[in-house]
Amino acid sequence: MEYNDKQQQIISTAEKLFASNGFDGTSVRDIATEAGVNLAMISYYFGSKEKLMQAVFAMRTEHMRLRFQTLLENKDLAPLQKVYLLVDDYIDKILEQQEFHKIMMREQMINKNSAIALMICETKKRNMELIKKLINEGQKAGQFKKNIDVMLLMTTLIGTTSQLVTTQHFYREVSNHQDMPDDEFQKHLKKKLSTHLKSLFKALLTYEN
Amino acid sequence: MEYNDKQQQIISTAEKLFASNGFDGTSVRDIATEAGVNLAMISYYFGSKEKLMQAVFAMRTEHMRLRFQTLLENKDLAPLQKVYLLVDDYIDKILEQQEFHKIMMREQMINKNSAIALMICETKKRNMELIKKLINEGQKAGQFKKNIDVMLLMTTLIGTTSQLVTTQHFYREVSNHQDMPDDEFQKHLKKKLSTHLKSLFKALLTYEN
DNA sequence: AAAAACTAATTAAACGTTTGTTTAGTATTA
DNA sequence: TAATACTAAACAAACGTTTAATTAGTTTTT
Repeated sequence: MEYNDKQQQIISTAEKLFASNGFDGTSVRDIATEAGVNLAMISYYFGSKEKLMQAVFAMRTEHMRLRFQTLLENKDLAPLQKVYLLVDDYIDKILEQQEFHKIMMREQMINKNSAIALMICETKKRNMELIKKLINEGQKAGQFKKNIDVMLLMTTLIGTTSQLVTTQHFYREVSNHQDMPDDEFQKHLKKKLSTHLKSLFKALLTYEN
Repeated sequence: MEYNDKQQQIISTAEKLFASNGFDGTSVRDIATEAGVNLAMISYYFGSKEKLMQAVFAMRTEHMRLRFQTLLENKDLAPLQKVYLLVDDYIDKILEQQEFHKIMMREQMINKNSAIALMICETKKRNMELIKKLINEGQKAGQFKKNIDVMLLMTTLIGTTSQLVTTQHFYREVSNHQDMPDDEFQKHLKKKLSTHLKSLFKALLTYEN
């Protein structure tokens, strides 16, 4: 689907407002005002508020697939290095689209059986299969230990990242980074999270205990 | 604050509906119908929908404080064992009140500066100070390594638990536990999570790398 | 002990807003 | 001139809250 400037403007405004106020907490009038368009344009272009939400999802998920897959094809890297690449790739993806990620997390909590929830579920399954393959490689190479619960590993990856993203204002306060410009803080966040998750993965994948 | 039977009924119905549909996604009429009380009783008893939400929070947070503190006073346990106790205590607490936890997570995302968000923030800070003390003990005893980022440690604890709780239906499906009765599944979840987080904490606190 | 006065609990109905969506008409563009 | 873009106004439904009236239970007065 291709959108003109005005439609793009509506979509990104909707994304921002849905992220900070929730779907039900955002009125179509809020979106129209903030986007600087007439109220009726939203129904005109998207049909309904619900379909506008779906447009937000469509935009964000369109180029999301197949991002990990190239990792597996690179045979030159050690299994652990591949896992590190995957972790950084995931962190990048989430930090790049924080607003959308918030929406996704909330939708996952609320609508257990909506079309959107099913889509999230499918993406997760696909990603899990990829990670499983990657870990199997490492196990066959004798570099990873046996009995690794991939599901819990993913849960920690997703959970830690989500938690840090949604409570970054808290992190900013506690670590006295309130005066830091936001782009610099984002870099700091990424670096910290990357280091943390990598040492965590290394421990869970390689150490016997 | 003490509540009569009817008020309790309203509060727990509200908790359930807020958890599954969100605050804005739940109407006062929904709550009244589900709780089997007249619509006006909610305003009569609680003043407003917002104050009803606060009542839910008040109920759940009243006896939440000082739960960890006894852990620190027990001098007979090794530092790592104390951390293990803390992890299990946290898991128990979250799994006991999953519905409320969902509400809290969502509120944290949305209302960055509400009274509720501030309360959550304070609780977190207090808990972090306790964990810091606990870790310092272990470091002085030479059993924990230096340079431990307590904030990220907490983020992983909270994040992993939250993520597993909110996507437990997914976990159920992937691990083929759909036919398992719910109380048994909850026990299974608790056990899995406990093992996972403990080995994770052990790695992050003790191994040098 | 009976009657009256008072308090709290409960109800159906209505209040004024806000909601998402539609309509009917006007401007713009190709 | 035909199609598309756009607008102000109106729509009915749903919303949180309030009202006025009724019931039930307790206290006070006679």
